Amino acid sequence: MDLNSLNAPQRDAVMRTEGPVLILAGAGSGKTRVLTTRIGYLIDEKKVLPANILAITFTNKAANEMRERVEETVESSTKDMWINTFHSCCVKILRRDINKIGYNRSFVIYDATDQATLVKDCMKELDISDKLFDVKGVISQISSAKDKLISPRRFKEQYRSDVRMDKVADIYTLYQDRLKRNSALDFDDLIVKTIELFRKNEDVLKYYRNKFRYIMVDEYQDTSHAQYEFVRLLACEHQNICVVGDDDQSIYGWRGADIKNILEFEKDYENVHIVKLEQNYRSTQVILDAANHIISNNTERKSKKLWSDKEGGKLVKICQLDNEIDEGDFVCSKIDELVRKEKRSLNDFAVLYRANAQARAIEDALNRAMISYNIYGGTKFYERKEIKDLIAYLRVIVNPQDDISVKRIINVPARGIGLKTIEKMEDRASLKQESIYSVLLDAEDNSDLSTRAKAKVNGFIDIMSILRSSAEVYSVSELIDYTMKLTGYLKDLEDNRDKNEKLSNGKYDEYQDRIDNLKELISIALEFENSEEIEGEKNLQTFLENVALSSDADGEESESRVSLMTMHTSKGLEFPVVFIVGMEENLFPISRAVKSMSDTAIEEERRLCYVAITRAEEELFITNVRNRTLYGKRNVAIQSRFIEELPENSIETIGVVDEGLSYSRATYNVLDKYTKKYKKSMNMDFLSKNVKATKIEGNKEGSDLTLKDSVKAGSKIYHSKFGKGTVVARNGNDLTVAFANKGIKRLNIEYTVFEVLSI
DNA sequence: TCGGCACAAATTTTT
DNA sequence: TTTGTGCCGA
Repeated sequence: MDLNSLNAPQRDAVMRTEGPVLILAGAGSGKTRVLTTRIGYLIDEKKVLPANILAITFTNKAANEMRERVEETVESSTKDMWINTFHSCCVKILRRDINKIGYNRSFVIYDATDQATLVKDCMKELDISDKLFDVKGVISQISSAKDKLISPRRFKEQYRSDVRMDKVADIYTLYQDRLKRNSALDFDDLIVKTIELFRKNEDVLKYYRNKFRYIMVDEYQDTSHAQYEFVRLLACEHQNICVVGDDDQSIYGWRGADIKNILEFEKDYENVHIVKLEQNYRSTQVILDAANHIISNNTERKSKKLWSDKEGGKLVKICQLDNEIDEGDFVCSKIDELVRKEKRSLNDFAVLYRANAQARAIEDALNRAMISYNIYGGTKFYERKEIKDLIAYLRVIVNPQDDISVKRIINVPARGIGLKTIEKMEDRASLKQESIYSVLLDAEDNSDLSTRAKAKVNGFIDIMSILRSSAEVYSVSELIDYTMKLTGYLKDLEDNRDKNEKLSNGKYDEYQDRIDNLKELISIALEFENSEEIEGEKNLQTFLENVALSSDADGEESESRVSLMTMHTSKGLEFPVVFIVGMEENLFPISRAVKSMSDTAIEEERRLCYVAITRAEEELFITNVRNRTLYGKRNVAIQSRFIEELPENSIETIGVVDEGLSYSRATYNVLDKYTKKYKKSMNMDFLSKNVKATKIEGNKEGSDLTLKDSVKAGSKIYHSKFGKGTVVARNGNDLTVAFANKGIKRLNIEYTVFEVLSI
């Protein structure tokens, strides 16, 4: 085990294996390395069995990465070691023993959408208008109660005098009841029920306490009270608990993360050994100065100061633009410039913003500039309607008690079972204290239903019965394929697609898109079946569990692209060049935080700013605009206070002097029209550099795109960042182009050329 | 039962 | 501006 490459505090953190340890790990201080080395040290040097180690992270990505890196360090197999997210760890525990607290072991996991549906149902049942009670608000109150381990009963007692909260308490109570009846747990329950299991079953707790002799928790600043309690229950006896976190990077307070957990770790455990990792291996000193300076405006924090041995560095550049369109163009021109002058690859860049809505303007600009990009976030694969529908079928196959899923699919595709029928079945179900599915099963004896309705219901039940028996012999992928076909779901989409085609209304067929997504689901299932990393049996239930607990279905990113994401999403990542856009009051810090007038809210925004800044390794650009159109409304914007909080000697204000902004109005409009109109109708993203498709089908103007390979001296460039021009010479990807009003310019075909013939 | 239309809401989201 | 939701008429 080589510990020499570690710095002194890092080594200390690795070798201090006994007793409670708090590692305050600043951004970029190598905490993952410390954690993985520590695990390796435990196994190789301290001869701790992998089975006695528990490492908890927040994301699957982090968990996978950690396991991979531990595997690189240690000889022995890491199979027996638990490296999990909080949630998957709890699922593993619950699958074994949840029956001890009265739940069905084949429970399903409800995601946020299912949760919302169920809450709405509960409100309806209690005759609580969703006009008076904001559903979102109710959900967050329930969720926050669960995070704090407040049971429905205690919640009710606590708010006895508050009429409004009393209603919420009723919803909470009914909601929990329904979850149980559906054999379902929501994300919060996974933690809460595990704690309940531990508290009510000493032997179970004892078993895990004894098993997990060494516990490590990553991103400790993001733990909720419930997660804190889960860890405490396991660790309080042997006290070999090592938590890693950075209070300055706590940006999920609104999701129940309790910053007190890290600030008060010393009070919760005795003789805590504290290690501060302050040496940053990621960024230049200039960038760190900026970050340190910003964060020093916060009061509630453990003092720490990042430093780097990478002295100096380029100054942080601040640029003010007129509006978000210019802002996007600015970003593009800088990217273009750095790609050309400094031979940067597109992978080197990230554009970070506060709200997803900002992405559009950036995207449009990148499209116009023909720079390929990846957007992170947005609608997730598993949240797409068609995927959720298919998953709902699978869930009902596993667990027919799941009313929410039954209701989702009973009339999808349309089979003539309307709202009235469903309502009747629901009423009957709640009267008989049974699941909807079981009521459907004996529709024949149901006098509420017309003959017609009975027939329809029986049709559905027949399909489901066939599927349920098929599940016993089919693999997951086969079952998905079969479900798509048997239920007519696929045919429904195909019919719609064909109908659309006939109308040829120019719209890209979203139906084909959905069909593709379903095919993607099948290949995910195939991957699952062939994967060696999946824990447990490879049955349908395990598959659903994997689906429920993972958000990122996207895989390979071979091509070099600029990354676009929110600042929240960027946590844990790093990029040589970072753009932080939209640095304006009421956007960042976000208006709610400004209006709330609470320091807590602003401080969290500031931490977010700290996170964003520390993503940058070498260069950082910060932009703000004077006029921002957001949600279709134009607003005059004021520069963010965070800009004023930057240290003067680390920054430099720059004006726009870049040629890249000089699109002619006409070019601009055409490009914009093109990108919007045809992007989707091509079989590939034609703006990405691997342009394969050259013809635009159904193009009313009758124009063609030309393969980049065919561009040579004499070719006409109809659209580029400089407008129209003629190619004078070509040398590989470098073009020399003559422009009517700009003279001779150099363009790189990979990024800047967009040739359109006969427009 | 379904499509169309008016109306409202729109931070951030690891699981 | 975009997206979702609820209500109404065919």
